[in-house]
Amino acid sequence: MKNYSRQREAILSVLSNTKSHPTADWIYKETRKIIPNISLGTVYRNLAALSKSGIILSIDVGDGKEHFDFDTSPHIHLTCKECGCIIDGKIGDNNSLSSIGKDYGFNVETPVFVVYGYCKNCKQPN
Amino acid sequence: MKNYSRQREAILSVLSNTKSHPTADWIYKETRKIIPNISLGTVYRNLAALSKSGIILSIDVGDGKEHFDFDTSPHIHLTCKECGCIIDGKIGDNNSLSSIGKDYGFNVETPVFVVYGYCKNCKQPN
DNA sequence: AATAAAATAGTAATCATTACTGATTTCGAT
DNA sequence: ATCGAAATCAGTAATGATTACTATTTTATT
Repeated sequence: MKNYSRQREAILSVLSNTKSHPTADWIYKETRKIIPNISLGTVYRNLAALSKSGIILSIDVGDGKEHFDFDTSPHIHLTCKECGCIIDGKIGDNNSLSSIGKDYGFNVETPVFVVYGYCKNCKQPN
Repeated sequence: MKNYSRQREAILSVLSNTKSHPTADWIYKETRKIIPNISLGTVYRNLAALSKSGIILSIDVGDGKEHFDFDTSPHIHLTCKECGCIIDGKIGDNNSLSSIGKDYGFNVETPVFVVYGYCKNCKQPN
């Protein structure tokens, strides 16, 4: 991520202009409307670099594809196992685990509860 | 899942005898120690059927592979982005979102917070 | 403008998972 | 016990997301 490229700028603008949580392929197709001959590999490489730099978020919703989010502020992704939709939820200090989803009419499947982070043996982020 | 098969029984016994959260391929290799010519497709098909029936859990920890868990009781998976380890955490009613991981020395990466379930437009499980 | 590093387009390769096919096994009804 | 339909299997081919590779172009610096 040392040099500027209009490809990266186009990818970022596509991602920043959607409220959805798109896959690399969706971003690729949208970005081709701006740069018609952009390569899929370029999209993947830039998304990985942007995500590693903390500019965007790579999120995993359990459909076997990587999704991306321009919103890096702390929030919850309530992901529906039926329709695949992803609802953005707020994190409040007084939210208990059992009450997550209440505000969104979302029926949380309790056993599957995934938190990402760093274990005590591994380095903290930056 | 209508008829008995010793292949399914072997797969279940392999999964029930580990505290880890293995992938289909790991389960395949282990089950071959019991049934040497079992097919990888059989392992995938049975894991999918068992998971659909609620006998085992399919879990997604963000490494692009499907993992499985014999423990279907409600619990949290604290997944480390550095080493990939998965720590089983307890769900307590008074656990707040911000305090998750405290008991495990686990540094939760707040933005990425995934909850699985069913949105209000989709059918509830069973 | 010259140069080295970085990034790209296009394509090939990889890896997890799924689909397909013809043979085998299960299980309820005879 | 055995017959037959349905279920399951082994083995292999196909799929789809992602990554790797290579030769070319672009960027930033002198």
